[in-house]
Amino acid sequence: MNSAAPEQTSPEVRTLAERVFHQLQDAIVRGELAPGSKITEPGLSKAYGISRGPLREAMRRLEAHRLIERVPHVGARVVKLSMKELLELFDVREALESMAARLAAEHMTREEIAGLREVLALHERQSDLKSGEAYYQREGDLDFHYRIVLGSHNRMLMTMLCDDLYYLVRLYRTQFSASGTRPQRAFVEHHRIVDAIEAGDAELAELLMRRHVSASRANVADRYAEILKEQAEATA
Amino acid sequence: MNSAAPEQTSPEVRTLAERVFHQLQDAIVRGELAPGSKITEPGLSKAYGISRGPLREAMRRLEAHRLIERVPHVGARVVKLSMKELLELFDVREALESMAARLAAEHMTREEIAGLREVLALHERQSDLKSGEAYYQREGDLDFHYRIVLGSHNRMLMTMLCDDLYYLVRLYRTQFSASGTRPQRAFVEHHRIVDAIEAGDAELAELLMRRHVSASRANVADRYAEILKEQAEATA
DNA sequence: TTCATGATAATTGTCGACAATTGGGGAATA
DNA sequence: TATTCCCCAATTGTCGACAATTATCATGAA
Repeated sequence: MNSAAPEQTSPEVRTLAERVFHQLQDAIVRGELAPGSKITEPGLSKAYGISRGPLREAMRRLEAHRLIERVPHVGARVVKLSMKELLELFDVREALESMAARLAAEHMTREEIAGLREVLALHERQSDLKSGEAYYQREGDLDFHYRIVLGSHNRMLMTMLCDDLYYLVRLYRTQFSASGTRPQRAFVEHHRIVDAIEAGDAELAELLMRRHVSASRANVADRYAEILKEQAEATA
Repeated sequence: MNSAAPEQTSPEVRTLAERVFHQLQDAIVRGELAPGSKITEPGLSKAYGISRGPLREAMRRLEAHRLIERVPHVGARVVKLSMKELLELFDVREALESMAARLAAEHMTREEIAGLREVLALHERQSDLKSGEAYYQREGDLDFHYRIVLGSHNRMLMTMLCDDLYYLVRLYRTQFSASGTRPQRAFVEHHRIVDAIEAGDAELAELLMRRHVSASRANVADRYAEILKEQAEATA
């Protein structure tokens, strides 16, 4: 262990299957692989320059993470979230993230809380500069939630939210080109949640996070209703 | 489609990888593969009479379901739940199942509620016969929770709880040879939850389910504390 | 035109073999 | 005796080829 440690290969990338899994995960979430589009093994195999063995293992992982859907002997497609499934996702988030906030209020360290406050301040500054809804802010929103989940110190929660659900959230944002993240109001809510966590008020933190996610869900539902109405009017 | 339908191959068993996945899942949950034991690909390959290709795909799925843990280039082990992880599991269950109860109160049909009542009655009868904690009852407890999750009509919740977490719950029950399921009290709680669901009282159903899971968690934690104490006394 | 039907091409499922990495055991040395 | 190093066996990772299933499309009949 006296070497200069030049090749800090991060874990999870020591094998072809792992690498292509992350590459595909990224490509799907970023919308490079269109939702609902069929993906064939020979196609991806050539595109990524690997054989079908590791590729199939990566696809099995993607299937378990709900990013692709497979039918035996038929093939695989990139998942395409319906509005119904999106609202289901919000219900699950509400349940898990409110629990995460509660646990965070009980277990977060001073350093973690300080880091959380920094994230908040950073987003506010960026929001000033870019005047409103921006790419950074949307990713930043996930950053905020991400940190609270880590603060729960519950490993199972972490993997469920950070490894699974948050990728679906990002997929939804690209798929629906989610615009309205109700910036200013969300900021206020974020601050209140951090206040509750810092005060160690678990119940309040849980309640506020629950409302926060619920409001976000309602916002999405409203926008969707608007779109439906506009389309109906355009047709008529 | 005029045949007598003799080969009703259920979905999910149309391929070797699927079949061995379910077989391994069962073997792990039933304790036939000891927690923490190492599983090698050549070994399983011969045991199940298949090549390593499908086997590795099955193992990747098991890994995603948290039933085995893999280290690149080293191997895989059957997961071994620590008490810390078990309590984490209860926190996640509390969050998800209380949400499920709430949604069930909003969405369950009359038929589903009737079926739920039947399950309850059946368990009570079996409990009378076998006088207390029995294997049937423990599986039945999962049946009850299972039905409520289905009643939520939230597909994402269903897969998370029924396809993932409940297998971990069963694994824990075999691993810790979980004895105390506080029969009579749990029955009362189950009845109250069903009452709330039937009344369409979403908030109450949620609250009761939350308490129910929380009490179960406390029960496990208490028993564990007892065991630790006994061991300490035996050593001294 | 429409529908059934069958051949064909493409894709998925499975297998065995080879390459790469790891862990352990034994020999050599201090 | 303890320790270090090296070699070897075993396991995991990867690949290409073959078998099985499915989808497509052309053909022909109603």
